[in-house]
Amino acid sequence: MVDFAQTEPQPLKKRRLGAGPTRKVILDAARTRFAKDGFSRSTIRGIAGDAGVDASLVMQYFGSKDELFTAVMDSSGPSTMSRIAEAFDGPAEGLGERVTRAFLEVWDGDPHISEPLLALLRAAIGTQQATVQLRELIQKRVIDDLGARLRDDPDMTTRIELACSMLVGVVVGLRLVEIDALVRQEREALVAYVAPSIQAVLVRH
Amino acid sequence: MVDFAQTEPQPLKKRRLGAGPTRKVILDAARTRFAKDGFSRSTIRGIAGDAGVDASLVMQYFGSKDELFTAVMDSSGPSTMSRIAEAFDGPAEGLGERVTRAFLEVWDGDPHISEPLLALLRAAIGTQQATVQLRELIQKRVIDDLGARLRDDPDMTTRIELACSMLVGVVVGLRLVEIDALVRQEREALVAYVAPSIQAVLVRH
DNA sequence: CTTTTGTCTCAACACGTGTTGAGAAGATGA
DNA sequence: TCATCTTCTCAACACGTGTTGAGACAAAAG
Repeated sequence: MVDFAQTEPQPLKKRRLGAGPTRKVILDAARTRFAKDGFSRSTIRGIAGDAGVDASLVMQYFGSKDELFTAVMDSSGPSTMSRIAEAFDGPAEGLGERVTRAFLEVWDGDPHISEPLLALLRAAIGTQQATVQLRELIQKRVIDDLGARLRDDPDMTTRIELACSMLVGVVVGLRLVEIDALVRQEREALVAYVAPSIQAVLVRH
Repeated sequence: MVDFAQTEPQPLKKRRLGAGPTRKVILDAARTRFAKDGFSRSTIRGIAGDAGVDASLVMQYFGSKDELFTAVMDSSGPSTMSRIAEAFDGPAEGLGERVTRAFLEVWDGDPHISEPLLALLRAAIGTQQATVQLRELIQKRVIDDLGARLRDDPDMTTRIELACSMLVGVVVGLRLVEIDALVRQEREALVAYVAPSIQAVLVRH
């Protein structure tokens, strides 16, 4: 009965499949669905339907709905947010413009990058459960990346968090609420509008 | 069988109770719950439990979960948002400060006013379903109240919507994500931080 | 006392959800 | 051909949801 010859090294709890292209199809469908409907409103059956497969197959590829969500999150490299942090580098003049442009490029650019962030934003705001996750994402990847430069400067920390909050507000109006006057604008026009404002909150007058 | 003498003027579909204090207790519980968990995560049973009554009683007082939600919304007078619109009146100097202070007073003040707005914000951002409701709330009650003053000025409209978006972002960080550095601040300190930024986006340089 | 009316609870239904286990279809290797 | 492995579907379970109807309980009215 028991086979000692062929030692199975890791009898993992769940068989993790992923050879064929189906895994990526499901992941793409999940990313779009999560970004559009948020976490709780998205259903496994709906995602599976979009991907053209059965719901249980999604469960076999990823173990649960939560793991599918984190898989979508991990599919966007962890380096995307650090690009924002880098924008804080450099001279004080043009700081607001660099940060604003970096923010809009990340949150309004390639769907593979922006959609997971929108999904996380929806989930975080919608339920106060993923709030911790969003807080960690923003604080650890943005603030901590900046930690070396503003060590023990609570005033600057507050200013940076305010700037990020305000830019998230712009993203909410642009991508989630889809306010006409904002959607109509070109990105550089938005930068021109917003950059002086971010500059004002970032640098002491 | 048919009684013509005692004319019942309105045989409403559902008996609308509301004499005792229970209706208000349920309404308060619903307001808090909606603000904390959003619409979809809030359950009738949970609200009823907080109010100390049975779930079906909630259904008898209000006809459905949606009607309960709109009842909570209506419980905050429609005049709360117009207070923000009024802040746009007056001279250009100090405009950012007035608007910022009005915004924070409404969204961070009396829970009877702020909690329904937070609930609506959660619902709108969480699901893109109540997005229309939020868009109408902001656009009709803020923009349209300002319509007389900025008739045919798309540039100013864009600036106002951006200012509102950024201030909503601050509210999100302050009340929903609850970022430490923001929660710790006094309201006037926040106004001092944010007001120059709002001023910058509202008035042409 | 009996009846009615208002207030409230109990038990249940119908539905959608995440999740699971059994098994079919097809390719691969012995 | 037989066995095996991967990929995928079908049917079902367990649970929580909004919602409903019947009835308990008390107070007021007749």
